[in-house]
Parts: sequence; structure tokens; C-alpha cells
Amino acid sequence: MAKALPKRSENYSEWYNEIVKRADLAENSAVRGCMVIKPYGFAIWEKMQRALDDMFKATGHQNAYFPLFVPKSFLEKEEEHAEGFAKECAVVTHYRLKTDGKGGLMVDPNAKLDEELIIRPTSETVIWNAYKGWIQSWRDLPLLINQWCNIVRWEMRTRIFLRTAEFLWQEGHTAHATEQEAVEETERMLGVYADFVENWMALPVIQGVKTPGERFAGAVETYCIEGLMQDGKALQCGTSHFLGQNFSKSFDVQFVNKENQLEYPWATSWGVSTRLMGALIMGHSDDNGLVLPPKLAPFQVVIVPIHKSPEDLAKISEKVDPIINELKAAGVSVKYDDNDNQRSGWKFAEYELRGVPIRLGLGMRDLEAGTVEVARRDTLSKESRPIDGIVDHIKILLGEIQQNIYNKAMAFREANTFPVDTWDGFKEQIEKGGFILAHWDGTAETEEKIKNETKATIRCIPLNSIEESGTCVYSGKESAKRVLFARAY
RNA sequence: CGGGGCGUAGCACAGCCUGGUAGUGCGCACGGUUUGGGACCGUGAGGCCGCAAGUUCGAAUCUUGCCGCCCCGACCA
Repeated sequence: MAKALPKRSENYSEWYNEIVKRADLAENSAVRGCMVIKPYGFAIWEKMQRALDDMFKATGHQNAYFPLFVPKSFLEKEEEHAEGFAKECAVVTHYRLKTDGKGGLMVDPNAKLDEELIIRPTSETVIWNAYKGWIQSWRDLPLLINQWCNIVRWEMRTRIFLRTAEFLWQEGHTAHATEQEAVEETERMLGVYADFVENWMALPVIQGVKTPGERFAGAVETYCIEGLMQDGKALQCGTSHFLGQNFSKSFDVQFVNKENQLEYPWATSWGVSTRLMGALIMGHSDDNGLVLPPKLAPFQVVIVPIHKSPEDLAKISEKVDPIINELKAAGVSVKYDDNDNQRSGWKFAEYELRGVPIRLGLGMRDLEAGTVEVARRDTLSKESRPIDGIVDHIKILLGEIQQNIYNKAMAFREANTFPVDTWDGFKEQIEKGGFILAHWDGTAETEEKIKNETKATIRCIPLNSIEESGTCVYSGKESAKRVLFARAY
């Protein structure tokens, strides 16, 4: 019998780790805190990349690539930025090894770098150093650049996909002639992220602004999208920063405006990472394994033959071939698993674990009846349907599944979002999990105290929050709107 | 960095207390019987028992040191 997954209700983090492993998404590597993303997991990431990249291009951005190494002197230039990242940087101090005479290798003490190189934790500094040479005139603006790369943040404690020492991401870095234009860009890209996470990943998110305490180091304003995971914890799914003129000033980048005056350009940066893989897993999956939205599944349909003899298999394959061709022609990705290593029952369980949205089962009974068994991963329901018209049915079904898992996630979020008006109520609810909408007096002191007493942080000040006067849930002082609290990953 | 757990076959683990030829299940290879929700029988391959030193006639097992990983906390996308 199957080795069942741990249940979400019993041990959520073990359930998560097991899904990652058993669905063959990724594994821990020999290097502390770093993961190996396996082909099935990487295929999902590639689909995310493709969709996002298309969206970036559609909003006028171009891809480029900047170095992995950041000279220490660059990182120092923007003070807050330097402070914020200093304690999680990997540093290269030497450029050569030599044999140690005992069959091993040692760092060559004669090969010390004059200036240490930091493995990029983010690229604002190298990029703005380069922009100095790219920007002279208002005609060079806006400069809309994105890069896909890996970065390193030396985390004390890591969790696969959610927080790894090395991770993959994209980082957009733009320069604008006016403050307003840069703010618009920051908001536009937040919207792109929200659009992607909701429409591709099928996860509803709250768009908002971070409090000063939660702001990106070096930013004037940080916008974010926040998702709610099934264990009631929040996950920041993407951030978009308005950087003001902090980096243009630090790197002395200026442009000549239409009036022939020198000005500092206004900057933004924005990123999403392989952490989204974690959001995808925790947002939809169940005790049977992964549940993938059709738009991001490596293959949307798997066809499993059910046969007793090679002759039967040949007959089934003959029937399956045109279905595969028709599906492909319709833009549906499909895998036909005629592998005879495993039997059909094993395959059913396996593809369920891997979250394939639709499974077609085809046996001799179906050949006689002209039917096929259609199983949905999201509802675990099965029905027998005529082969005629099956491709049209699947096209519709894929859309339904995409919508259904979004609706489920939305219903979950709604059922787990609570307006709270008293401190006792706050403390009680935070233990149960979920999003809490509560009034806050706007001070860092209160934010800090709430965090220390309950481990809840202000995830964001939602963009769509309505003006509603009330009193701070902690201090009792006046407040104009509710903010979003939760315990977070 | 604290607290806990664990390193034995590709994977999951037993054996260790009480030293004496390294085992079980899954997976893998081959043969056969099977096949509508994780099949069964038979045969077989596969191990520096995390690394190093020590104790001993003899160490997976005892001692010391080191390394690594996972989980729980403080920091973070």
C-alpha cells in the first residue's frame, strides 16, 4: 500500500516537506540551505518565468544581466541598504586555491582580493553603478530593465522554496524622470504581480503598502502582495519598491532634463522569487498531494492505459494517439504514460501526488463503449465520457479547474479573515491563524509591541482599505483605517 | 547562535544498551503469474555502518574529537 502523506492538520510543515520531496519538485542539497530543483519542479518555475516575462515585456521592459559579484564599496554607498543587508552576505575574499601537500586544497593566502566581493543579495548597487553610464538625458528615460538570476542571502534558518540561502528570482530595476512616473511604475508592477498570482497561480492576494519597519532597506515605500496559506500563516508573494532618488544620489547618476538642468532620476525595483513555488504548494495542495493550477502544470493531462496484455495496450495506444494529437493541436499539454514498469493503480496515485489537473483512464471496456474515464485532481471526482468531443470537454474542464481552485482559495481566505476590535480578541484570534484586520495607531512602538507579544506582524496596509475611524486594538489611540495582521513565513 | 533529533544499500529503517562474518521493507535487474485505485512468487545485484583518532585479539556497536543534515526558537523575500 501507499506511504500516505502526513496530514496537514497533524503536522503542516512535515506535510509540506513531504510534498516537495514526493512530488519530485526539489530536494535538499549537500550544501547547507541550498536546494536542488528537480525537473518537475523546475518545469513549473519555467512556466511561471514565461508568463511573468511576457507580462514584463508587455509593459515595456527588457531583460539584461548584471554580475553575481558586488564590490563591497558598492554595497556601502546607500547607507540603509548597506545596513539592511550586511548581516546576510556571503563574501569572496580570495581568488585562488592551491594544493595543500596532503592531497587536498587550501586557500592561497597570496591570492587575497584587494577588495572583497559580495555575492549579490540583490542588485540595486551594481545596477545603479552601471546606470551612471547609461543615463545622461531625459531621452534615456524611462529605463526599464529586468534580470533573471540567482541571489544569496545567508539565512540562519532555511526552508525549501520558502527561504533558501540561494534562490532564483527576477529583479526589475527602472529609472524615471519624475517621481510620479516612478510611483506609477511601482504600482503597475505590483499590479502585474497580483494579476499573475491570481490568474496563473490561482491564489488571491491582498495588495498593500508595508509599514516603515517592514520596508525594503533603501526604499522610500515598499508595496507587497500577501497571500494566506492553508495553515493560517501569511506569505509575502512579491514586493515592489519605490526607491525615490536614494540610489541615483548614492551612485551619482544624473540626467539633463528638457530645460537643460541636471536632475537625479527616480527609481523602482521589484521582484518575485522561487518562494512562489512554496505559495503554490501551500495554497492549493491537499492530503493526497500537490494540486496544480492548469496554467502552470508541467502537463495538464495525463493519459493512463489500463490493459492486461501488450496486444490490449497496442489497441489502446491506437485509440489514444489521435486524442494526444488533437489535445496538442488545441494547446493542451499531455503525457501518455504507457510505461509498463508500474500498473495503472500505481500511476493513478502517483499523478495525484504530482498534482496533474486531469487524468484520462482508458481500458478495454472503454474501447468497446467508446468512452474514457475523466478524473479531476481538484475535486477527486471521476466520470465516464464519450471519446467523441473529449478534447473540447477537456479544454472547458481545464478552465473550470483553474477557476475552481481559485474560488476555493478565495473562500478559504474569506473564511479566515477576521475584523478584530479588542486586544483580547486579537490575542485569541492570532493563535487560531488567519488574517486579522484591526485598527493600528500608526506608531512603530505599537507595531513592535504587538509583534513581541503575539508574533503577529503588520503584513501591509491594504491599498483598498476603506476609511473607517476607530481605535487602535493595542493602544486605544485613534486610527483612520484597518491594517492587515498575521503571523507570517 | 541556543534547544532537540538523526547520520547503516537509491529510499525508509532495525541492529548499538550487553563488541564476535551487516539485516528487513520499498525500489532496482531478470523470469513467470497478474493488471479498472499504490499486485504477487522466485532468483539476483547493491554497504569505507558520516569522518578521524583511541580502547580491544576483534568496533556499526564502547570513548573522545570533528563534520553534516533535519526539526523547534531569535533574523529575513
